Amino acid sequence: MIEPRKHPRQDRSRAKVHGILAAAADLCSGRGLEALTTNAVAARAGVSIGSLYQYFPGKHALLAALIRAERANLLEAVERIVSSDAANDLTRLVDELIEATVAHYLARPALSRTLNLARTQLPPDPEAAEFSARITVLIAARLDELKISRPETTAQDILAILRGMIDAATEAQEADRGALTDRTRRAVFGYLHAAA
Amino acid sequence: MIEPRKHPRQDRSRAKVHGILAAAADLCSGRGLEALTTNAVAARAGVSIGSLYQYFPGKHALLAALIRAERANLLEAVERIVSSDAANDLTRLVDELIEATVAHYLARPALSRTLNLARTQLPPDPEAAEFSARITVLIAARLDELKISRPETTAQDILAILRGMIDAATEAQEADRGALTDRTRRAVFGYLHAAA
DNA sequence: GTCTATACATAGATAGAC
DNA sequence: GTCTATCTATGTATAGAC
Repeated sequence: MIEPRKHPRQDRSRAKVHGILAAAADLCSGRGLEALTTNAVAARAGVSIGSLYQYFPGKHALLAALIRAERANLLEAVERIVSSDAANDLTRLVDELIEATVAHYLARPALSRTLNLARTQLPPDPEAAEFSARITVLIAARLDELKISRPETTAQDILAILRGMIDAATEAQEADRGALTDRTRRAVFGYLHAAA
Repeated sequence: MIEPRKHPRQDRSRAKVHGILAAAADLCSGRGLEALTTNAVAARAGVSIGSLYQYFPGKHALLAALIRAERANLLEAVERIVSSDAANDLTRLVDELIEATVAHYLARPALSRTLNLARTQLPPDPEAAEFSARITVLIAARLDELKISRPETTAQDILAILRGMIDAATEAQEADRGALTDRTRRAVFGYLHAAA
């Protein structure tokens, strides 16, 4: 009898795309944007260059996909936080956001940095921008409920402060994650409590 | 009689180097790192590719020079501030630092961002690192005199917060410089006044 | 769908005339 | 010192066999 496989084509396809993106991420993370060549990605992913072009129309598409994945990742974390009951208390909300953001950027610091900066050199990607906007809006909505004034701007500033401090820590090869978290807390809460 | 020129060779040389760097800065600023090719720089500077290689051994040397110039620039501004009598008062000191930093990064936002990216992808440049360290040390020394605890870390954090917020503003194409300065003041002073 | 082979373009770098 | 011409390497992308 005929073997009843589950979506063999889609699964193989997905796995391949995933492998290609993983290879691209590794290369970016390791030696930066210059290492991200279509040949290198294909080789590392163990697929031929021809196959790669079947899934991604070029190097830029690869980068765009990485950026979208990164944004989607952070968005998911933020969604979890604002949906939890931690969101009802300003201190807890912000603490969780800090924790998640630090964890996010420190998971693959070199990759995050490269993608962040690459974003500015690429043609703007509406989908990635949409993710960013949603992150801000989700946070802003909660801040608004908590009677924080100018919630949208405040949300953006919190994220900007976090990214700046984490980036600097990464660049300085700072190892102590706890210390970093403490200082980011001080900065963000200081900002929130300062007279507007 | 013989025309008594002042260092004709050096002057011409300096002018040429300057022209090359200006061209490189323009290209970086305009279309990012990918536009920074030796051929393009030479063409825009109006010199031949051979001449360019006489002054810079390659593309990386060009980038390194740009980065050093950028750092030296900020260092100079900070030196002026910490040497002035503004440095005797915390509020004035920090205000001037914020003003200078915002002006610095907003002078050529795209260039600053691109160089920032390049710095992480290039082999570390000791001279550029030295400039960065001196900026921090200068500020830290003043903070120490003003009885701020952990002056070195504090100086680094202030700079990190500023860069993060200015970067975000640039990315969001925020036009209102006054509003940005206000928010950075709030963030930095909030951080300084928050319990450590 | 996947691979191999290859065309095409461009970048980095150098040689050698002037 | 400066330029022109050019070599070499490499990256992007495609064509065509399987």
